[in-house]
This record gives sequence, structure tokens and C-alpha cells, in this order.
Amino acid sequence: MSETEERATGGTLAHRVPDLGALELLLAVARLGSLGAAAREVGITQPAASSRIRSMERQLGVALVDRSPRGSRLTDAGALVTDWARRVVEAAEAFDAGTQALRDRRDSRLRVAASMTIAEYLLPGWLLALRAQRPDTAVSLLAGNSAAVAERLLADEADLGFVEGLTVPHGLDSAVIAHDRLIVVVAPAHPWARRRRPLAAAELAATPLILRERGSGTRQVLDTALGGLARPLIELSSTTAVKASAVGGAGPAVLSELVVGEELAMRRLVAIPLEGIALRRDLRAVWPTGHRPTGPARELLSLTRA
Amino acid sequence: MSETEERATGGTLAHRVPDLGALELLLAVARLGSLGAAAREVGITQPAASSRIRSMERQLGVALVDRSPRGSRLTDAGALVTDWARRVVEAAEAFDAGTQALRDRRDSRLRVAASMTIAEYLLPGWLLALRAQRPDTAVSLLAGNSAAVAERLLADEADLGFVEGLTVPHGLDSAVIAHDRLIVVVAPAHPWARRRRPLAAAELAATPLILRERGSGTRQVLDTALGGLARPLIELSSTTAVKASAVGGAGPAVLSELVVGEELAMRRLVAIPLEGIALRRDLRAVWPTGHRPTGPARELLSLTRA
DNA sequence: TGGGGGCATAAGCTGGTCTTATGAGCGAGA
DNA sequence: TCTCGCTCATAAGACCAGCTTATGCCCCCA
Repeated sequence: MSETEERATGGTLAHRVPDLGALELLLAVARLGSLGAAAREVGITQPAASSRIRSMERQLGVALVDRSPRGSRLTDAGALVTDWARRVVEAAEAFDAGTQALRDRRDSRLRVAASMTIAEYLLPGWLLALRAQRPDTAVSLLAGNSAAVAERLLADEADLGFVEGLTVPHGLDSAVIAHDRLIVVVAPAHPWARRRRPLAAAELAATPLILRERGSGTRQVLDTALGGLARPLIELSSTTAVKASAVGGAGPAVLSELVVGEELAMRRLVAIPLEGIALRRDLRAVWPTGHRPTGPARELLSLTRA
Repeated sequence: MSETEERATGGTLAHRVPDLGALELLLAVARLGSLGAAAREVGITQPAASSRIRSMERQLGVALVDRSPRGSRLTDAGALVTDWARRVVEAAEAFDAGTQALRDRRDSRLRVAASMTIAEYLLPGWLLALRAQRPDTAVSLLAGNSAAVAERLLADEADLGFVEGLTVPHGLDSAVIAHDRLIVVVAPAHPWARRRRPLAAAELAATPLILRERGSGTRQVLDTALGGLARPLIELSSTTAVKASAVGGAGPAVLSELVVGEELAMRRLVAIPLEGIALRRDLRAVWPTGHRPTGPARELLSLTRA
């Protein structure tokens, strides 16, 4: 092979994974039971679909569908592949929903301002749901910290805001839409992953942790709950970096459960139960005092309430 | 626009979301801080990278990187987009790891047989971890029910197996690698999502549920724990279908926490606490009695233990 | 005042994916 | 039994996206 480390089978990831169009087509075939029908749904011709599926099978080295003169059904392997494909497509849909909102259209019917964590992890899902209900609502998104969100709302540059944290900025009304729990996580290889009894607050306070920088929302909640200062093992400036560091085994981290859902499910991180302290914070929708959300803003708000 | 419902901005999802190569390139730019360096890493030339990033910005309608004569840094929007992109790429990596294993290579150094749920949700993650440790280990995967897994192992057609369920097939030794909890989930709009007190076993038994067909592992565990038969609202033949049905609001479902991790994090499903009944089942690694796993099988096994 | 790193532009090639046109298997109904 | 209607496959040609090489400009630093 060439200079960098490469897999036995083909070059880069993009060469080994079919493109989104092919994955969508596969999902359509799975749902509709026919290449032709799937082709119609995604807006291509039947021969194109046939060839696309075939070349995907060649690329993966796996037979995905059983063709018959009476339709096409997934093979067992195909069913497995389809479920993996579904997850890729769902991630792409979230990407799409997010970036569409990010496009700066002043004329958007609904302008949302949100804190980073919410913008990153929650909003794409909400936007997908909103799109399902009101396909024509154009949404624009501005992400920033609580102060920036408040500023936008008060300057009438946003219709609805979302913040996490302990306090509500002045001049805004708010409604709690969910509770975010901070949890202690470690890589599966960490000794804590095998402990049986919950972690006591004192123990947590005494242990150096992978943390966001001081001043971040997460850090504030943690310091408050511990009744003192958490001890940093490393300080990083983004949630993503903290997560990566924890997965890599650098040590225990304290993160919102929102951001580690997938890692927990895949067992790349393990949550350690806590005893005697509740690391909760509210997630709030906010709007200028008096201006209750109406129209699409109201709709989005109702979507966000569990 | 044309016949089917389409978004204002462009045709299908694949037209609105950059392809995997572009997303990988963006991640490389974010990490390395330079278009040229990123280009080198993904194995293309600098002009190609420049043009790819530029066309991605045009496609998304958002400026992603600040170019300067001294390098390129992400804009704020770019950082957000990059994190969404990372999730797409991670899903693609899991897809890749899974399908590579699915390729039926008899000469694979490590042949794994696993139950559907484990193959679908857990194995891709493990394989990524294994690949990180031993890049040259070729793995093949066969997915089936417990009986099929046992058969493969006993016929020496697999080196290591994974099953979930209450019993271990005869002729196999096993080690518990994790516990899977079944949880009750409903869509956020369901009345149960707002209840304060945990659900009692009797109440669960009395409520019609979205379930897998009888004979499925999940169903067995549920029936056993309820000390009788669960009442079906609908019976579906795949976990994916059950999940989709629950998200759609058809009613409460009982599912492995493995398969709904993302839906819970995104608040598309809500977990209902249970009282007085533990819907746990063991996830086990299995191998023919006497043949303790060695080599790559042993390595994979150790990766799976939290 | 030259490197050397960074990025952009231009021209030409290549390959993949689409299209249209056609053929062939299977089942249902006249 | 013939034919229609559904399925999928194959073939030939058009088109476009992305790559490469070659070049130029800008900025910083030695």
C-alpha cells in the first residue's frame, strides 16, 4: 500500500462506503420491496437504481438484495447493512437540518438563537420534527453563549432562544423544556468502570477530571454542586475535545448526558453513578419578556417539550 | 419544484449534504488548521482540497473556514458544521467496520458469530476498537439467532460468538460481557412521558405494547419478568420496526436500551422508569467448551468487557 | 530580498452516473 | 394459450464532478 496506513480493502473511507444517494436508495428498496419503485421514489430511472445497487454490492462484497421477477427483498446481510445505512442517513439528515438553519437568511420565518450544546445536539432533531409538521417553515439558527442569545432576542434578531444553565438572562421570560444531567464518564478500561458502589461527591471532588475551561456552563454547574472547585486533570475548550479525551482513556470526565448518548450505547464510555449530589441543570426556552412565542416559534417550542 | 415534496434548497438529501470525502476533508482541516495539510492527509492535492471546501461552502450557503495566508481556521458556523459532520463520518465508520466483517472471507483470521442485536448495535464499535489495536486483523461476521451462533461455533466455522438471552446453548462456555436492560419507551407526546411515578409491573402487563413477535429474545425476557404474557398492541418482526412505530407514537414499546440510545438522547423517545421488576438480560461471549479464545478472539473479548 | 508556506485560478483528463432503448422472466386474466 | 403488466438486466451514449498539473499572488521570516 501507500505511505499512510490503509485498510486492505480499498483506499479511504469514502471509497469503501457508498455515497448517501446509494444508501437512501437501499433504504427505499428495503421499504418498498422493489428496485423500480425505489427508483421512482428517489427520482431516478429503474436501470440507474439497478446499477447503483449492483455496484454497491460489488463495493461491499456482500449480496444485499434477492432479485426475483416479482420484486426484491433484502438478504439477511442486506437487512444488517440497511440498518447501519439508516444510521448514516439519519446523521446526514441531522447535518442537513442543522446547516439549513445555519444559512443566514434574514427573511427566515423563524429565527432561533441557541447555546452551543443545544444547537449542536438537540436542535437538528427538533428541526427535523418541525420540518415534518411544517415543511415550508424556513428556520435560521444562531449559536452562541447565553449572553449572545439574550442579545439577539432583545434586539429582535431572533424569535426564540434556548439556553442551558443556572440563571435566566435579564429581560427574558423562560420555560423549562428539559433537564440536562451531567454525568461522570470513563473509558471502559478505567478502574471506575468496574466499581460496584456509586461515587461519593467527596471522591469526585478529590479526583482530577477532564474538564471544559472555567467559565463554561458545565464547569459552573459542577463547581456549584461540589460546593467548591473541581480539580482539573486537563482543561479543554470544546465538548468534543473533552469527549475524545475521555474515550481515549485520559481519565474521568463530566459531561452532559446529551453529548455522550451514543458513546454510552456503544460502550465506548461508561457512566459512573453518583451518590448524594445531583448534577442537573435546566434547559430553557427563552423569549423577550411579554412577547410570548406565536406561530412557528410556538410550534417549535411545543415540539421541544417532552 | 417537481412532483414529490422537495425542500426549497435543492433536490434530495444527497444533493444537500456533501459527500463523505468532503466531510472527512473538513474534519482534517479542523484538526490540522490548513487546507494544504488536510489535502496531504486525505491524499489529494491542495487545489483539489481548496475547490472541494469551497464548493461545500457554496452548497451549504455557509462560510466554514477563515482562510489566511498563514493557515485556515474554522468559523463559528464551521465548528458547528464540523461537529455534525463528525457524527456522519462516525456512522460511516461503523457502517464500514460492519460491512467489512460481513464480507465472507473464509480466510479471515477472526470469525465472529453474533446475534442480531449485538451484530447490529455493538459489533461495529468493537470492530473499530479492534482495528485501532490490530489494524491487520481481518474479521468476518455471521449474524443469526442463538442456535445459529452455537451451530457455527461447534462446526468450527466461527472462533467467537456473542448471544443475548437467558440461557447458554449446550456445548458452549460463556462469559458475561455486559448487561442489557430492556426499558419501556414512549414518544414524548404520550401521556406516560409526563407521569411522575414509576410504572408498576402489573400496570405494564395490563397495557397493550408494541412488541417483537413471540419467540424473540426480547419477548421471552419480558414474558418471564412479567410472570405471564405481555399484551401485544402490534407485533412486528424487527427491532427497527418496533422502534419506528414507537417514535411514531403508536404506543409504548419495550426495547433494549442499546437500540434506543440515540432516540433517548435526541428526545425522540422517553424512557419510563419501572418499579419492582428488572428487565435485565446478560450479553455473553460464547465459545466451544474447552476452547478458550486465544489470539485476536481473546483481544476482541477483552475489548468487549466494560 | 529571496525562500517557503499558505491559498486561488485555469485548462484538460477521467470516471462515474445518469439517461433512453431494449430484452427477458414470471404470473394473472381473458 | 396468448398477452398484458409487472419485475429486473444490459447496452450505448451524454454529462458533470472532481482530480491533476501548472501557475500566480500574498504574507512572513531569515
